[in-house]
Amino acid sequence: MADKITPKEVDYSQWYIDIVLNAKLADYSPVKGSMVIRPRGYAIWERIRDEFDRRFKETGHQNAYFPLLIPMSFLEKEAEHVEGFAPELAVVTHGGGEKLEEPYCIRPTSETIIWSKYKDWIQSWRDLPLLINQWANVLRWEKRTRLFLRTSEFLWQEGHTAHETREEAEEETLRMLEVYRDVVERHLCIPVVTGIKSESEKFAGAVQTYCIEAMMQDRKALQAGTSHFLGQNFAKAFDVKFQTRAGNLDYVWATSWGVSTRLVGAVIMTHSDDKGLVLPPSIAPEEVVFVPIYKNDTKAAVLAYANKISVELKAAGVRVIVDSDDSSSPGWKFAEWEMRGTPLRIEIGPRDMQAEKLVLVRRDSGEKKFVPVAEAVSAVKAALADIQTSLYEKAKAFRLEHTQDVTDLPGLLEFFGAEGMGTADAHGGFARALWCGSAACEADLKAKTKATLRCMPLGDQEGIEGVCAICGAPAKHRALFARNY
RNA sequence: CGGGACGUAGCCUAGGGGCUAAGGCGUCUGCUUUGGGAGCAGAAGAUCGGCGGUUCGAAUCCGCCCGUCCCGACCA
Repeated sequence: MADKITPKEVDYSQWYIDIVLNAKLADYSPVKGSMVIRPRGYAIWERIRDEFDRRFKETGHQNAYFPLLIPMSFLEKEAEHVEGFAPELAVVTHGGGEKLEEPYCIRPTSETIIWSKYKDWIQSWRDLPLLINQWANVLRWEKRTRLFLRTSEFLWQEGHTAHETREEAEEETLRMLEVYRDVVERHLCIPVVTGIKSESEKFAGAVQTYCIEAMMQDRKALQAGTSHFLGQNFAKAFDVKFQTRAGNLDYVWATSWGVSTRLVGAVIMTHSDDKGLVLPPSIAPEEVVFVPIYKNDTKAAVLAYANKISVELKAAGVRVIVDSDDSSSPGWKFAEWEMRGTPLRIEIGPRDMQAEKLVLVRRDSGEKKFVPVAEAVSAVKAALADIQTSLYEKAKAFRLEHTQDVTDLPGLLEFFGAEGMGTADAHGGFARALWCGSAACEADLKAKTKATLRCMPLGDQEGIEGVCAICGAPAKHRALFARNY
């Protein structure tokens, strides 16, 4: 019974699946590639969502909702866009028992339906900027799926903005990238690298794609969010012109940006251990669980005592639950709440009542601490704050430990364990290397090592002197290479 | 979409042509317990993934299909 979770070292994929299922975050659905998000998984998503939503509104965006079904012809208006998404589309051909004149596709993303309306809504520079976000589900027919990380249907947010000038749109792209970085690092405690995607990795239809990339505990990279500068591509495709301040007609400049329920997978993979889920307090459904310990004759007193302290904590703004379920033993509950990822456990029994103390046990470190009841609120708050920062620090240290400068192809092959490719996970992590800018080099490295160019990190492009680590031609960029999800 | 593994109760596993499909965990009832996954007694729970075939007889053999996982291919 004790080994519900396959150890990480034995089988990382299975470990991840075991956590998702045992912590009751999600379940498989009858339809291949789609998943059921269970209440506990959804609660985490709600907390992530609410924080982003608050930030979007702070930066001037409004929520709206565009429909699920999109006429096929819309997708076809932007050549690169349709080419990028065509293989993943689900298409509705029948409705009301009859074949439709024009098939609809289920949105893989909403640029096209949104821009078809922006054409009507934007006439003048006075209508700009137009800053809209939507929370929605999207569908992309995926061949190989993984709970949270890649499912055919997933939940996300997509921001779609229109601006007067190129500069304004570029600023918006970076502003939202920064919102992503800040929320993911501070609330999900996942350190990320911000960077620019290469031509072959960028969004179909974008001029430039910015991203936040994170390192999971198996040292693979996970793209955790993207922000695109769309230039005038969609404005031209949908003929969205506006009258400028100078009185001319010009196409508007656009951005789009999104994060998804994939972030839930990122949280799991970044922090959890062989006992189960580990959650940052800020997104945990409950920050503290009380496990009362009693016998029949002490039950009433212990429960009353635990309830009293839990009320104080709640009043101080801490999310608390008291596990007063009679049918399982304290030992069971300890293991169960550890599996579920609750950041802090408080054990209260007759002996603690007697001593006027509480036992605080941290989920992240397992550290046990006795604190006077009078200091309960401050001690709990301090512990939660410390968990929040140390999860981030620990993940950051891990990433640094597995990030290495590599200067040439033999070095890359060695770092990514090209010899043992296909069996063991013999990949090193993030390789920081110079790159000439050619897609051929990306393809070459991918063929040899399965590693791809994750991004060209922002703020790391100065003083590029030397040659491409793959082909030896003069380098133009500094890039991070890694195997990825 | 190719290669591999698997599919028997909520979960894990046994049974590989022949009586009523077996066990552990969990669940329910009662009692008793509770400081790291307690104990006793009783009970419920299975169209053996689906369809078709071979056979007097199929969980078991054969074919097709579906699903899950792994490895590839593919993939903002």
